[in-house]
Amino acid sequence: MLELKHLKTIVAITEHGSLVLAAEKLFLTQSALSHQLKEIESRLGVSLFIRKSRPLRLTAAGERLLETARSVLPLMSSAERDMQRFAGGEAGRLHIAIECHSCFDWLMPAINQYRNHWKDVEVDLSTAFNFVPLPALQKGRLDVVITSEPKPLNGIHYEPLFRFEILLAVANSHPLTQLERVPATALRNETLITYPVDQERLDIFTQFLRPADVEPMAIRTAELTLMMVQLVASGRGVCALPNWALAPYMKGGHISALPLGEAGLFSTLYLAVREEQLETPYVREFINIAKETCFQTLEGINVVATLH
Amino acid sequence: MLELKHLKTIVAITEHGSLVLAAEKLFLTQSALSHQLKEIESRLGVSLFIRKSRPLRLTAAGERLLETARSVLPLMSSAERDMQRFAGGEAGRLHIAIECHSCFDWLMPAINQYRNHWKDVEVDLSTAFNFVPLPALQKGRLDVVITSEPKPLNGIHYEPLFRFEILLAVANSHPLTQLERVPATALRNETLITYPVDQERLDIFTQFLRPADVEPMAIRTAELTLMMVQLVASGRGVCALPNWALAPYMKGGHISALPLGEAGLFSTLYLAVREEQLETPYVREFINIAKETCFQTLEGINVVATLH
DNA sequence: TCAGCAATATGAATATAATTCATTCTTTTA
DNA sequence: TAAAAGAATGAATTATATTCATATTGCTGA
Repeated sequence: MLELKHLKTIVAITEHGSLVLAAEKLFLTQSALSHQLKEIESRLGVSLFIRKSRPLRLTAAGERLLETARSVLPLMSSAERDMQRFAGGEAGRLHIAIECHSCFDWLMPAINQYRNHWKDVEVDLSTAFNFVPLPALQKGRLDVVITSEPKPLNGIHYEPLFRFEILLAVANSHPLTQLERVPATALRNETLITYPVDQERLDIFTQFLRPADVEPMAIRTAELTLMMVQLVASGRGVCALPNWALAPYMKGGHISALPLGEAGLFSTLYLAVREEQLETPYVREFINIAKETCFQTLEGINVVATLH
Repeated sequence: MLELKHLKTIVAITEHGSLVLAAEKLFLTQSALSHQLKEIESRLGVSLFIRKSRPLRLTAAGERLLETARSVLPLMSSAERDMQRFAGGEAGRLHIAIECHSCFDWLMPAINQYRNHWKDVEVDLSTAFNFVPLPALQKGRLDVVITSEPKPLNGIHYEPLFRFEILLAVANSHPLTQLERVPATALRNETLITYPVDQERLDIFTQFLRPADVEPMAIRTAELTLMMVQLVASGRGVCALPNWALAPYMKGGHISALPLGEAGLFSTLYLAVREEQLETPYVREFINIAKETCFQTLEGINVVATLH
């Protein structure tokens, strides 16, 4: 009904005092404004300007609309400016999910650093594991997924971050410490502690135990790396964790970390984004900061991390 | 560029979750909304909804626009409601001017009473006499003029209020009190006190002195009726005022009021409005209240006022 | 008060934009 | 995985806005 165009017209006319000048400013003809004015005046059933006088003056109704224009138009300009920022990739949304549970350790510093430089990007780290991250990424519910399983999916780009080894953490007093490397079969007599997620998502099962057709004696879960380590230290089980996640706890001297199998169990961590977002500045920049920061963090705790 | 229509579309889609439902609410087809959305998205260079998911969800840019819509649309509705009030004659503007200087006395009570019932009408009583009221009324700079000279003008309607007599106020001790009626020639020896306005606007000149080709000995001016009366009482001149304006001061006993000429000097007061506004409720009502109130006020001071 | 000027109004023609129709493509769900 | 519901698309249509040419009106100064 009443449109912003009309408010702009009203402002232009009152500011310049005539249709001729206002039309010029709006890049229209005087006739266009006259028709437009007549149109809204008849639609609203009120007259907005006193025509019999020059310069044109507002009626009471016109004043009321001018007031509205003066509060509404700035809001719209501001919104349009923000649209330009979104369009230019200066602002946006970054909903991140991690499949790799212990990635917290290096991801949080990365996110904090990123936030400092991209205040207009709304960052959200979802730890909720009640949905499958990669399809959600495909459909736009997520924007970044950290995963170690780069399943080829339409429109998804995987950016390799680093390669790491998964080690078995055992108590110092544990008999397995006698071995150089731990074979799969050795876990038949152990309680395995894992994150409370589906076994499909744990390399220790998919890459190590299942190929050898081994089931651990028992499985129990813990939410945090710290809790796992404490359980291991007190001899209530063993757990498989990335070398860099274990490193800080090695110093305490209560646990040992052993390679798994003859070849060792290696994995690569990937950062997945939608291809269409790959060139968007604020996404591009997050990838860069994530890479930098994870290396810094990992080096800081003296773990050799090899880029894939 | 970005229009209110678009904001309404965005709100409708987010509220109903689909183009089909939103289109229904907006009395459009799904196709129309799809085209519209595509249009603004491409113009802004951002996408506003995540299309791959149903129900449709907003992107960060979309959220920003929704927020704008939620603050802007209510402002617009409110403005449109007010337009309806203006259109229905419930709200408006009443710029009043008085040519008859002493009309203050009964006009102020009228205005006060009117304001109580018509809060949405902006009443303004202009006493500035630096412009000619009737042409200003014609051109819409004024809405009501109180005058005793109903000059026939295009588009102006005169509503008669009441007829009154103009009397000459003199000090009780003044020799003229000996006369029943004052002839024009008697003023040749008097100082005439008037309001500080053009003589053209004073009936004492136009209707009484000039026809008799008489000039008073001297003329001095005073702003207020009270001041005039005080000057008269102290014997420093005489003045011509409406009977009802003089009445309150008669009680003090210091001045007398004498009829002018054989026939007396009578005048009728009119309320002038533009014809086009004659049926507008808030104007109509002002005329009614003005009539009522002036009679009440005049009766209250025991002056015989005759409707024309 | 009137001529002359500058501004606004108007009607018809034109250009632009919005909407629909008919259809295809996509996503969700059973 | 097929069926159903929703969204996208292109062409045709309709509605709307704008211009052009011109008439009308209001203003200014002699």
